[in-house]
This record gives sequence, structure tokens and C-alpha cells, in this order.
Amino acid sequence: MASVDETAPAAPSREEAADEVAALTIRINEARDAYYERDTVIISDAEYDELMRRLEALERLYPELQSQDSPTLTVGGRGETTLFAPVEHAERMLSLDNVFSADELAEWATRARAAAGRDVHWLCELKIDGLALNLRYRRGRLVSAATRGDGRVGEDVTENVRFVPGIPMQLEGTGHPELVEVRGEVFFPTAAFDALNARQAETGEREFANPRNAASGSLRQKAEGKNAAQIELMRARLGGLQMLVHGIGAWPDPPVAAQSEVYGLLAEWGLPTSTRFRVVDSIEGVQEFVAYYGEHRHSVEHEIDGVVVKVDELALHAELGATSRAPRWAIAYKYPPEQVNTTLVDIVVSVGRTGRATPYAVMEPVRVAGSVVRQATLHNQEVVKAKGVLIGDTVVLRKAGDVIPEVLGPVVELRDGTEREFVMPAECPECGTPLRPMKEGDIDLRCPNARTCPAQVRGRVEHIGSRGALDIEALGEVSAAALTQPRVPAEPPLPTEAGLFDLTVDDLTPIEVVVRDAETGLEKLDADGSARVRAPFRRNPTSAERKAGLEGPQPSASAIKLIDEIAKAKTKPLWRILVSLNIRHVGPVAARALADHFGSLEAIRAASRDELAEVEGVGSIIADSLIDWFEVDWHREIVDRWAAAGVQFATPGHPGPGRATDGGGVLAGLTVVATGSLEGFTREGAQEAIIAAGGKAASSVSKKTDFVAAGPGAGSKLAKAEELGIRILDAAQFAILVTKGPDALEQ
DNA sequence: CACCCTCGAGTTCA
DNA sequence: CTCGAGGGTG
Repeated sequence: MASVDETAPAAPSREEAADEVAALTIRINEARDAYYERDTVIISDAEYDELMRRLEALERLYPELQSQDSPTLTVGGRGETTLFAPVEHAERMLSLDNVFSADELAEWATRARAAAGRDVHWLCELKIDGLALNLRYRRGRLVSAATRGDGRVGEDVTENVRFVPGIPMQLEGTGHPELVEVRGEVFFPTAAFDALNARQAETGEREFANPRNAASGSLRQKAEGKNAAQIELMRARLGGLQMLVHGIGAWPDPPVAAQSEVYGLLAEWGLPTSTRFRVVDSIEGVQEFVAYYGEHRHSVEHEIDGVVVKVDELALHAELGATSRAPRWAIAYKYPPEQVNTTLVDIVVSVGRTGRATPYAVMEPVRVAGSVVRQATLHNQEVVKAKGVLIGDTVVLRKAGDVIPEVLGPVVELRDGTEREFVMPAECPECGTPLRPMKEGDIDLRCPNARTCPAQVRGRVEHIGSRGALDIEALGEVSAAALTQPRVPAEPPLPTEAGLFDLTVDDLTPIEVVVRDAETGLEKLDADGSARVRAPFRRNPTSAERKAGLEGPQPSASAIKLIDEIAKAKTKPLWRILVSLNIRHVGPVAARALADHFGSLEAIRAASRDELAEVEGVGSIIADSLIDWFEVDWHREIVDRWAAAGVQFATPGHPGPGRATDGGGVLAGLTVVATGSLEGFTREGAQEAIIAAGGKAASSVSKKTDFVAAGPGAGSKLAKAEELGIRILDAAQFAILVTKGPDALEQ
């Protein structure tokens, strides 16, 4: 393409240029605002391009005239304000269905081929472990870059994407549609990821667990409030990212017939595409590709978690169509969970809130299946014996279900004789009480010192704060530990949970806790060798407060918040109070049933074994558990002290035992499971909505389930529902279900 | 005596 | 979210 600029007149002076740059900037910004913000056109494309070219030329001539927010640097609408704003994708970004074995893959391919009704070509490519990104180009110019989000609406990260190398601001060549969306994966190549983590470690910042998190974190950085050096660093991080484009949004009449040819076009437009793909004409060819990269997954420059197989013929994509979640013409094959070797440094025993002593493996930190693992549970001493691991062994580690770390066993050949056997301690590691099985034949050992064992008190207090119990936001792991075993004062404010509702801000302010290293669990030391402590519940007075005559430390915001939230918890529903009493086998479900049936703790305490067992979901075991619980003095003391502090142990207006207001509601007799994130509902809120409508909110999908409400992020439950042919609802349908009932769905 | 379900624990992430 | 253990139900 010949340029008209070649015959341009003599270069303008710097002063003339400055004036012209200013004028051009205003003109271009007006045109952009009109176009992007108000969807109107005030100048032609040719004119616009001419203005941009002129501005670029002037800025090349006098680089100092290029302002930070020059239109040549910004993309789309006006920068900063749009960062992370929701962006609706022109076309839904679907996810892919998964298969986990060669057999399942072959079954899928056979089905797809049958549906197609003729021989197909298979396009095999690598499934990159990164972050899905949608790039929207209008008239060849990048107007937005957005994360996948829920598939319909993502987050605008355009401002940051500008600094990712390889993503063109302007498409090359011609022939691209007026408006086109391309999808791809942003990721850190393994080398860049390692370099990034090395830098994080150097500057004392947290290392990223895996390239995907690092990519996600990097794209979601904000320049706002950062100084020049920090912005420099942020851009350097973005500079380590890479993108590979692997798909294109709706293109009604593409000039090519196959997905693989689309990649050629994308490359011609200047978009980065992977060269590691192959088109084969048989299932055997697909399996070969899968096997090859299964062997060589670590010789690829980025992490991969599988292979994507697509039907290559574009005509068949439309024919095969898609479910609500995923296209039928593509599948993701996931490699089996990775196994790695590491050193078993030690086997340590922890005690939970029920007193159970659980040995767990402490290992040399190692990366497996995308994250760094240093611990894994060993369940109990029998399991340790069965696995045959010795302390000091090299062990094989994997992630079961790609999430939970699991020690498989020792590599016996690597032993050098220094390994030693694990001996289950006879005493509780936290309070020294001899451990014992609770009943004959139990494998689990427990610490019988339920009342004062620090581990158990800490665990119970934490449980009280948890979401399934009193849901006290400020009372989590850290606060629970601080309240039950601070370093100062020597006597903790909460020797047991009985005093929880008597706590005052003044009880909290003296608290100091020892800072421990997150990795080693050892106390961190100050320069002078004394342990480093933190006082989370107090702060120094402000100058204004000092002037007003206030002396000494003041309660911190978190102290006030904690006390305030504890006070609010006193009137929470009875079932929550019940759960927070830590009675064995009484979780949210049993507690709700009991609360509905009896209406007060007094009624539950007064009930006989048989009366308790009348409640749905409560049998003889739970009934005994309740009766036993009330027979313990210090348990009754908890109830008495909580009651004295104003905790409400009854449901106001409850008609009395056995006369629970029964049934009714639009969902009466129906079981609903909610999974994934449902727009407009919290996880808890969705359950509440089901129960409020008279339905049963189950936690797992079974044949008895009537509806499954699934949002983005839904996992195995959705798969199970599809397998069982259970009706699946999105958030909007779910909202209708819980307000108007199932009949309203048919309209 | 099968199922189906809840509980409890561990883990890791944002 | 997942798993194992063990309770509840039909």
C-alpha cells in the first residue's frame, strides 16, 4: 500500500507541531467518544485514520510531544475509568467438556463423528494452563480485551493488555470483519514465570503458586495510586505474558472451510497463534498427538493441562451446535494428575476441634499439578503404616482430583538407611494429655481433654465463627487463635468458648500474638533475638485523640468490629446457635430440623431419646449424642453463660415442640441443589431461598434431586446432574423457581 | 441391606 | 471441593 505521506511538505517546526498535536488530540478524542461511548459516527473512517497517521507522524518527529494519554497510546474509550468494568461479549464464551482417559476420548470422537454423519478431520492442539481472554476488534482496531468472566460478561482489562507483547492494537492486512472477536489464552511461559517468582522472592513479595494465578494477578493490577517505579514494575510483569489465539467468534461467512485455515487467517492479521497443532483424519491420529504431548509436556515452553480436540470442518460446527455450556464439536482431554517425587521431612500430628489426632506429612515444597505443596494428610497411624513411608524417605506425591495432595508411597530404592519410622505420639501434642481411642476398636486416637486442650478450644471457637454456624465474619482462624492462646496476657480471654459473649473491647486490647513463619511454622525473631509479636486489637491514639485527653493504646477497628459482630450473633436463628455448640453429628442440616421441630434449646434438652428421634434426619445416634452432650457440666455452663449474656436460645413465636409450621411454600416436597456462583445469590443465600420457599436444599446431587441450579464454576455436581438427566437451571430461572415455583418455569 | 445423605477434615485459592 | 466414614431411610 503506497503512502500519501511521501510527498509531504517540509517538516513543521516544533511549535507548529505542538499546536497541531493538541488540535488532533481533541479531534480524535471527540471522534472516539462519539464512536465508543455514544455509538455515533462524526467523521469517516478514512478521515479518522488520516488524523491518527498524522498524529503518529508528528509524535515520531517530536517524541516529547507525545503525552501519556495520547490517542496513539490508548485503546478504545478513555482508559482508566474502564479498567475491570464489566464487558458483555458479543458472543458467549463457552467452556469445554472434559474427558480423562483415552477411552472416553475415543467415545466422544465416535459420537461426534456419528452425529456429523461423515468422516471428519480432527484438529489437535495444546490446552494451555492460562487465562482465557476475548479480544474485540472493530474495523481492525482493538477496542476491548476482556476476561472470560461467566462466559457472557467479563472484566475489561484492555488497559493492561496494551503491555502484553504480541497482541496487536491494530490488525494487519484486510479481510477481517467489521467487528470480530478472537479468543485465546494469556499465560506466563514457564521461564518467564520462574523469573517472575524469583523477582517476587527477591523483593520479599509473595510468590505465585502457579502460572495461571500469576497471569490472572498480573492482568488485574491497577496503576492507580502507584508511583512511577511501581508502574514500571507492573508493566515489566505484563511484559512477561504471552498470548496465543485459538478461536474466533461468530463469522457468518468465512472465506475458509476449516478451523485450521482460520488459524492461518488469524496469523495473517498479525495475531499470535500456536504452531503446535495438527490436523489428523483418524481417532488413532488424535491418540498419537495426546500420547506425544503426554510424554513431552514439560518440553513445551508453557504449562499445559491437556489437549483440545476440535472438529476441523467449520460447516459441521453449526450442525453439531452446542449445549448451554460447551460446543459439541470440541473436547478437552485432561492429562492425569501429575505425580512427583519429594522428600518426606517429617510426620507431625495435629489435633482438630473434635480432638482427633491426625498425622500429616511435612514435605520439601514441590510443584505438582499447578501449585506448590508442602503438606498432605496421612489420616491416621494405620494409613501411615499401610503406605509404608518412613521419615526421610523420598515419596511419590500427587493431587487427587487435581486438588487434594496425597502421598502415594515411598521410593524404596532411594533409601540410604537414615530413614526412621514414625511413631504415633502417646500424648496430645498441644496439651500433653494421653491420647486414646474413644471407643473399642476405633483407629482414630483422640485427645480426651476436650474442655481445655488449646487445639480443641481454638478449633471450636473457629467453628463458631464459621459460615455454617454463627457466621461471624471477624472471627476466623487468626482471631480464634489470638483469643484462645495469645502470648500476652498469659491467661487467654477465652479459656473456653463459654465466655465468648462476655468479651469486651478491653479484654482484647492487651492481646499480643507471636508471628510465625507461614512455611516453617517457627516463631519469627526480631533483631535482638526476642520473638516478634503483633497486637492486632489495639492501635496508637491519633493526635486528635491525644489532644482530647485520651491516653494509651486504643482499640483497633478489628477489635470493635469483632465485639460488635459477636453481639449481633446473639439473636441469630436457633439452628445457628445449635451448630455453634459443637455437638457431635449436629451440623447445619440436623440443627435446622431440630430447631424447626422444638423451637427452643430448652425443649431439646427436655426431650427424651425417642422424642428426639422423631425428628426427620435424626436417629438414635444423634439423639444419644445430644443427650450425652447435655450431661456434661461444662457444656451446660456454656449454655448458661451464653444465655446470661443475652443469647437467644429460642425461636420467637414458635408454637412449641412438634408443632412446627409445616410445609407449604412453592417448593414443598422438592429437593434443589445449588452449585457454582449464581448471579444475585450468595452460596448461603441460595440455600436460604430454597428453604424459605419450603424446599429441601441438598448438598449433593442424587436421583432424588428435582432441580440443579448451576452457575459459572459449577463442577462435578453439574456433570452428575447432566448424567442423571436432572433439569438444570441458570440463575434467572432459579430466581423464578424460588419465588413463583416450578410451574412458573414453563411460561 | 442398599443406597443416599450429612458430617468432618484437609487443602488451596481468590 | 473432595473424600472417607458412618448414620438414616426405605
